[in-house]
Amino acid sequence: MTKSNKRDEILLAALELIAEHGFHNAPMSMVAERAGVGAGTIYRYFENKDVLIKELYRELENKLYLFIIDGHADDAPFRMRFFHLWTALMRYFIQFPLDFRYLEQFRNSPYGVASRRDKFLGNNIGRCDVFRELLEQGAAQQVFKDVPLIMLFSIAFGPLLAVTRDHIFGFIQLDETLIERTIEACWDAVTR
Amino acid sequence: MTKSNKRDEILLAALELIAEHGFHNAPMSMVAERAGVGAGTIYRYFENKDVLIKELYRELENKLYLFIIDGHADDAPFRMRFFHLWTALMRYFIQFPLDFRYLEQFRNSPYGVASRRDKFLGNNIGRCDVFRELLEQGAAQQVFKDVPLIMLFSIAFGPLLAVTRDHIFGFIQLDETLIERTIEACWDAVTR
Amino acid sequence: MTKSNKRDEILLAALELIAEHGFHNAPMSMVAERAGVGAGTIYRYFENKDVLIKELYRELENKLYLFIIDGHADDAPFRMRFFHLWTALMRYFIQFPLDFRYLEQFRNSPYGVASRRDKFLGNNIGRCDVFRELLEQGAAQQVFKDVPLIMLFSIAFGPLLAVTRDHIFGFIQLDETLIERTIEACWDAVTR
Amino acid sequence: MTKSNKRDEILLAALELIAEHGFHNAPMSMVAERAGVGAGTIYRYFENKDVLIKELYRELENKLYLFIIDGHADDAPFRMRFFHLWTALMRYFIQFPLDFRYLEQFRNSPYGVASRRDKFLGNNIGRCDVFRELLEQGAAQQVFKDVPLIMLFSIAFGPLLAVTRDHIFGFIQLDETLIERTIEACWDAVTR
DNA sequence: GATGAATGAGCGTTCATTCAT
DNA sequence: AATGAATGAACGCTCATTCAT
Repeated sequence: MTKSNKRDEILLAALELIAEHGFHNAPMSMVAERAGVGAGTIYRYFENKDVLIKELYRELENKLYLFIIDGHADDAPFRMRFFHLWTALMRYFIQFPLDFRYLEQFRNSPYGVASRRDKFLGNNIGRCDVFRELLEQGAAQQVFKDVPLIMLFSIAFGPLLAVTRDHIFGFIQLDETLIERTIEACWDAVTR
Repeated sequence: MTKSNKRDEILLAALELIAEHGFHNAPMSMVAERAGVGAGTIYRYFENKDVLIKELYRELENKLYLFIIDGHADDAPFRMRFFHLWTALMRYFIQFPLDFRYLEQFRNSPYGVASRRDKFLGNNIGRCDVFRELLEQGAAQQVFKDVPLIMLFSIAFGPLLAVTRDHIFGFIQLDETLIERTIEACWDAVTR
Repeated sequence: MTKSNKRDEILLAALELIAEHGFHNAPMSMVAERAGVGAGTIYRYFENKDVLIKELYRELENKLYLFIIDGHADDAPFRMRFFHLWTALMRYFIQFPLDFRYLEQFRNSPYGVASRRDKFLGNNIGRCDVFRELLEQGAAQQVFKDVPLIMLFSIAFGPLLAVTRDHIFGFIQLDETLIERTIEACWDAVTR
Repeated sequence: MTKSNKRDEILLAALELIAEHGFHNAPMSMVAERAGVGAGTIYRYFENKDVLIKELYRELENKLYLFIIDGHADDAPFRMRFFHLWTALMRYFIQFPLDFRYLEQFRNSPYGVASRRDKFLGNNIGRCDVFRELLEQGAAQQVFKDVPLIMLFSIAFGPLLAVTRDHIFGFIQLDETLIERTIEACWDAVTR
């Protein structure tokens, strides 16, 4: 197993266990066991559990970002770009439910709050600047409601995240139509 | 201290500590201390920590419910009833931020998922039937989007919860206008 | 077992194990086992291992102090007082070899150095003011060598501690005569 | 780097780290890093940490010995030889405080006691036979107090070591005069 | 009923040592 | 010969829970 492989195994094990059981019910020993490494090995790659958790967050955020901007056409009409982006995000979460559960758990924890406070920006999705740019553009063109940018984020993503959550936890079964309805709801929510 | 008093003190202490520090950073001993009772006493009222957590959730849900239905006029026009109810909910969360943080934390934990699965119903807010009735009515009258009821919940509450969260964590400062805009967003999101 | 009993059992167990094996080879679990208490119980009485170690030092210092001043005649001739005090100290160490080993180990560790630095005084034996007073008196009367007070301590106790050490570790077997010779050596060392 | 060079680098690194932080706060990995070698390399030169520690002790003892006998005139008058030797020792420690701290730490640990027991001799300073010879000579000539040889060691070195310790830990600042006073104290302590 | 001292399993983390390269 | 990534036993410590008083 190469060095990079081991790091990735640890991150994957942490993702699975934390997504399922939560930060505090995913002991490092269990992460090590699932990753197929010794308990001490984790600490060669991550200074401590907190660092592992934050690093994993960054990796997932980045993975999501790369996924989203792939195939994103900058020159499409505004409304269409909104629909494309939001749909891509929702599909991503549906395709990678562990990522969704991890990211949401992170955002709902002291880590996430501190992280947002650190960045001092206030977007929901972290460094996904495509979303920010689009929302800023919509605000500038007065297509969106007259509220602070950060509120636009919450309003525009609120329905999407809530519905995705229901799907991933098995309370509903999304199909193409329902996904479209959800994105429409997001659009309707932000637009004037 | 009467029996009921003690129980309430414990629940209040648990609310404060868990809302602020999270389930896993609120030891039972600390709850006992803040409640002004012995550590063992908690176990006379609650079988274990899990039960305490779930019971507290039920109590808060109920408190919220009583607050919401108070002053709820069943005979107002539909759209107005929606606005009244949603505004009442948002005001409640703003007035009782600890409740919000606790409830959200619960919903985002294995407890919350299990709880929803147990109830086998699928509304976001638990036993608050006023919300359910209103959403069902809107669905029946085809005022709302054509999606399953449970999705209506997520779409209709998504923006409210996300914005309230931003307010309570200090990322935005809500005023009357912004509250109104948020409720409008919820309405726009659910309606066709 | 009363509360005080348990605390004392822990201190005794720590004394025995640390005196024999050193700070770092006396795990808290072993201290607990020898004290006949659970591992967690120690932490009801001492915040952490460091605190236990320092507290034990203070207790032993105090025990030694009480032993020394008992029977100490303030009005005896100077030279006799010196011999009485030094002999008392040496007898104490011979009678309580664990105390000696613990105290010496403490003094030779970062704890001890920090402790001396904190106190900012510079006597070897801590709060045993009888020793300090006597040395100050001897210095004032120019009976002792013309060196800083702190050096008087080292010179006056050096032979005693070194010889006692040899005895306790079994390299020599002290008797009345040898004890007397040792104290004479201390006296000869400090006096002009 | 030649074989011998590597060994020396390891010993030097161990000396520095252990003198400053103590045996148990000087991990092998840190020794390796400071020595500029791989962690595993240490084990080609020393079977394990204990062996490294003991070997380092022997090397320092030897270094000290070579320093001391250099310039030692066998034919000087007895008292002068004593003063020369003791002064040389004290100057050595002042010049090489790391050596002093290491040697003292070793002597105050289970290693040191075991070491003395192994050798079955009982001098304080190890294989430094000049000291032993001088003390034996002084005893034979009845210049020194009538106590076992091993006690002569403790009495004759006690003040020196204690004062040197104070100097190295910064509690006093030695100058030529104070060094002389200290050696006088040693002489006064051992002589009848 | 109420207490809070006591428990000990289980946590995050360290580090002496090994061994494949 | 030299490496340093990997190991896992062992550490200090926490805290949900129990039970004698």
